[in-house]
Amino acid sequence: MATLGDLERAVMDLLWEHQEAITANILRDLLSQRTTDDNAESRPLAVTTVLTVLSRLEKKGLVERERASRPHRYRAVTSREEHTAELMLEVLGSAPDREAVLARFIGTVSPGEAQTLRTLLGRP
Amino acid sequence: MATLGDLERAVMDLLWEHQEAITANILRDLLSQRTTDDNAESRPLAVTTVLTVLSRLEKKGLVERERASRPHRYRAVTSREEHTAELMLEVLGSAPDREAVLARFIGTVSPGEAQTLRTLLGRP
DNA sequence: TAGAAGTTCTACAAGATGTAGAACGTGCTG
DNA sequence: CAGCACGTTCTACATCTTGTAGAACTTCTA
Repeated sequence: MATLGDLERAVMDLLWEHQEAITANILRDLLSQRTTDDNAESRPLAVTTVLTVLSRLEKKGLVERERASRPHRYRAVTSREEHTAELMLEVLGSAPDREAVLARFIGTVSPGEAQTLRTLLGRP
Repeated sequence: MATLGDLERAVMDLLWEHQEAITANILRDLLSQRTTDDNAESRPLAVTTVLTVLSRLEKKGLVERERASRPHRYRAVTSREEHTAELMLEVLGSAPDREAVLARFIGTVSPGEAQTLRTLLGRP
């Protein structure tokens, strides 16, 4: 349930960029724009496609919509950082080797990030 | 490509438990056993099923097999910790908000783990 | 009241995964 | 040497997820 498809991910990225809730139409425009930047040709998505994806994301609990306003407006339920952090925890899981995993993980972050982590962890 | 299905995951768990390479038949027995523990009824898996899953895991680079020995023997390519740590990195990704994600993430680990992390990070 | 704009339903293709029989290879044994 | 037993690979199919969008329904508003 955790993994998102490419389009779902693209939609979430846009929602995360916008603090304000936005409509499916705006999303479609932004998506088309984005795709045009990268690829050469690609007909813009249908709005229904975007709506379907939004419904699925809503079912997954990642998106919520304002049903009050007529063109419904959608927003991400959690921030990108929150979501990513949750995913990382999910991956880390409740295995008995959590500390071993953390050890490996820590070995890979950049020096700058290591410094950030030290600061965050504070001194014992 | 990162996510594994339930059966794939179960197979990997068993391979991770065994440092020695093991055969598909042994895996099938272990899987049947495990399933019987939890669920009430469930006919054991066919060996071909296990072989299919092993082939797929091999294609994904998670498993390698000794083709020399006649009943091929399979082993995990990386340890569970390694694999999990890699997954976590993949999730963390190369976003610009890596540090923000790490901040959230750190806030959720247990005190004991936090201590472990401090030790691992050393003092600046 | 009819059309425009929006939402929900329904549908299908492609890929991943679980599941396993069919077919093929190969060494041992009568 | 022929055929079986055991093992591997091929082929197949059902289900679920995701991308994609038309069809159908709803609801203002001119």
